[in-house]
Amino acid sequence: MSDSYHHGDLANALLEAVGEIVTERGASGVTLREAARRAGVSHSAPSHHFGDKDGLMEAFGIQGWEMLSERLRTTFLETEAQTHRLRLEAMGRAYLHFAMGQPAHYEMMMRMMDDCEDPLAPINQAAETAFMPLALLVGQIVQDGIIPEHRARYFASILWGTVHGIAHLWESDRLPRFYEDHTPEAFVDGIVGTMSSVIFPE
Amino acid sequence: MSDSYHHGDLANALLEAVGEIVTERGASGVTLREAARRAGVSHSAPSHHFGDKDGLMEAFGIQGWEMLSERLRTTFLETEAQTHRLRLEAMGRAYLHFAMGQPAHYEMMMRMMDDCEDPLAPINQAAETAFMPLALLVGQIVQDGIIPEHRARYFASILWGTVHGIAHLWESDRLPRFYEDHTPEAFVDGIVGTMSSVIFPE
DNA sequence: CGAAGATGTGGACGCTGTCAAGATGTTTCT
DNA sequence: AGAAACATCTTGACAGCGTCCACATCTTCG
Repeated sequence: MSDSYHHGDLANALLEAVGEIVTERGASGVTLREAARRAGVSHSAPSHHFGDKDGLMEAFGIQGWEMLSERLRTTFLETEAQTHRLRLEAMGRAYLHFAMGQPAHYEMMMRMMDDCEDPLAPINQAAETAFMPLALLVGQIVQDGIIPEHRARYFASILWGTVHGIAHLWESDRLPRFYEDHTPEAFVDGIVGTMSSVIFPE
Repeated sequence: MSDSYHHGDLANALLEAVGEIVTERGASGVTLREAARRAGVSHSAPSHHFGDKDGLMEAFGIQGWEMLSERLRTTFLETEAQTHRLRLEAMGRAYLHFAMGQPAHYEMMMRMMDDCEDPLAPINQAAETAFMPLALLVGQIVQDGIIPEHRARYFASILWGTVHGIAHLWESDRLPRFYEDHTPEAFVDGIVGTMSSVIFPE
């Protein structure tokens, strides 16, 4: 493969460039032309891989959802033998650790959720898939009788909303100033532990 | 006042235009020039009132935070004689009803939180002020002994994160499809009731 | 070999945010 | 009242952006 004219792996190079830009300037600083420059390619090359700018940003967001999806799935499977309480805690930690450890991806995931209204769009399908293990676990917790059945749907929404909201507040710098004495891990443990102790009273 | 050359109330007209645009095209569709067009004014008139585009969007976001702030403050004062449980429920409803009833403002509030990293920026100050009543209420609930003191900070973060996360998921169209049999009010009641019953077990 | 397709280039277009210079009202000070 | 300072709005210019188009280059496959 001659590396003069054809890049060879432009799609991935562009996604990496997007990651860099989001880290440096935030999701609103992403530019098709800048991503192309960083990949060493002309300004209109990306169109052959991602269509338009939204396509590129959506692809980066989908990549993030797939990473999170994989982590949640793994956590779900690895904790199969544990109590529902420990399992839920492990899922919460996995979600928050991902959001805090991959801020560029997480920011774009949120941004694309905001901008893309169609529930059937790939990005939203990916988001929904990621939450399947959580939904399963909630079903099991409801069967334990800890949550009454008529509240199951609300309870699932609340759990999703809580980890999502905490991650979003953290990532948009609303929470860190209140936890300067914490490592990120200690913060996550405190949040997850408190959630768990409220849901499963002793 | 002659209405030919000078507008008279351009600042408000621009904020209203931003609201329209957000409703029609989302926060990412806002354009300084389009807002100026809708206000019937030249493309660079807005700079005298809001500096640049971020200034205009931030002003719209701040306006939203002040509206929410006022609602939460009012709710907090009006429920002074009630139990902490009823008071917390009322605050949750007020927050969610605002987010769902003023989606344009809420979307911009979130967008600006994402984009503006400086915790001392006016938009973030306004956001923090809005949550003062909630923080106060959490302090009182902790005094009741329902939540142990060493978890107070986490508990406050969780409450904030939960209403914020639920509102964000709803507004970005993630939740409505699961609640098509609900009016928005019924959805809010279900969420708030479930949160409350988890926090205050009978 | 040659056609078809995938991938990358370069230039054009209209739109955008920002800036500078000037025009037009309004307020304030003398 | 008059002038000076100020606030507000216009016009024109500029570079950067996303998108489209025609074309160049490389790969694949009949």
